[in-house]
Amino acid sequence: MKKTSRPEIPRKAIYRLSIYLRCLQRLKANGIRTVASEALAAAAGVKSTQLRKDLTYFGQFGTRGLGYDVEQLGALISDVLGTTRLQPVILVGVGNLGSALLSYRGFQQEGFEIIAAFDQFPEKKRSRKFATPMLGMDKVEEFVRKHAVKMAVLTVPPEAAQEVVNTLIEIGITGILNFSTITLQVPEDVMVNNVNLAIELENLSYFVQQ
Amino acid sequence: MKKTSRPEIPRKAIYRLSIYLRCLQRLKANGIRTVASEALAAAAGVKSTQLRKDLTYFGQFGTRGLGYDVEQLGALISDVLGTTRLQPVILVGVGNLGSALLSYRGFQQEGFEIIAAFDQFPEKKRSRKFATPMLGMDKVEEFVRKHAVKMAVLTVPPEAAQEVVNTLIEIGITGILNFSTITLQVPEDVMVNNVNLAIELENLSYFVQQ
DNA sequence: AAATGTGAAGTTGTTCACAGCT
DNA sequence: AGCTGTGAACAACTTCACATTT
Repeated sequence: MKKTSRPEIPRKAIYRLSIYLRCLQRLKANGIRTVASEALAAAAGVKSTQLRKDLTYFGQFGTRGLGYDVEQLGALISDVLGTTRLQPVILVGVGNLGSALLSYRGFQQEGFEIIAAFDQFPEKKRSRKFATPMLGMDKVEEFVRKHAVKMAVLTVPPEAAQEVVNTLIEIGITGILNFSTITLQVPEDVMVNNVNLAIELENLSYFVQQ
Repeated sequence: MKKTSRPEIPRKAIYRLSIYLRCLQRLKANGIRTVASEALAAAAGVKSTQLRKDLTYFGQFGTRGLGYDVEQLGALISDVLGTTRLQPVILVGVGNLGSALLSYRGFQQEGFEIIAAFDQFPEKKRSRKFATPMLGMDKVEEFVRKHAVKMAVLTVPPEAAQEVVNTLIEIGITGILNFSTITLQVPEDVMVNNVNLAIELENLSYFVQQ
């Protein structure tokens, strides 16, 4: 029962596309106009065959005997990923980590803007002021519909996470970057990417104990 | 217990172990003493056969007809992951994101402590004060050797990342949680886990565009 | 009866080997 | 000659089916 629009492309290939894009941007900044799969793959930390295979999911973009046009391939990947235009994103849960992410400029640098933050207690005293407007959860539905927001960063406490996600899905959010420490239960047309810093450290811990 | 390196265990299985552990902790907090693979797997968002298969890499811990002892299985996983004792971690690069992570209490909650932060310019004015001691990069070697640190969180700018990593590896760091946006080149006995928030959003972006 | 543990089957993702352009 | 594009082989991971234990 597959229902997704592009089921045959491995999810990991999509991740790698982002990595290739970063490498291409760096090459472009260094004035390099053409790159072979071998060199680009090395920069991205993958095998060259994998890079070429990943690209074939979307078409043929190289010139045999020569390689890829840095700018053109970058534009293509950007188009595939849907990052040519700015995607509006909201953040939900302005606690410890949420605040940290709001003061982090890295999102903007890479083409995303958190256009609003939501919290159960928007009036609560916080140690910082943010440029991003902060609103109560009662405003989230109106805001999301008005701005056609599809993506949310979730930084609420674990007890609240599932309930908040249910709300978000109901009002039209289909992509969730989940920093909360529980596994979210969502319908299959909603995409969740989990980022759990403690789990990443725990995982390192396993490999470090030789 | 057993400490031999077991290369035949899928890396993804190790990740899932951490997820199971979180679920077990929640069950324990709710006073639940026994759990079947079906229920635990549902909470973790995986199939029950996968959970059972994952556990067999380490031994047999269940009771047929009954399930798993919540506390005992939790202790076992914790032991496998090497998180029964607190692992010391350093953070390198106290810029925007580094500062954010230093003020994030989530690591401590999950059993990790950032015992020191290092920066090229430790004296630079920052908007916050941190409880974590901040030192210059010239002090990192002495500190790492003295405290037998094996793990580092890397939050330096991309231009500096590879050079800093080379230094860290030289002085004995073997596990790196990399937030910098470049792909690090490391020897194969060093483990790198990459966390790139922009890439996670970019990935969602692909799936969100209907 | 209920639930685990596991070899075998199935599925997905990666790499090889080389044909095919430029 | 050099490098891409790709079917086929391979490897890794997941799921099934069911024997086994309590």
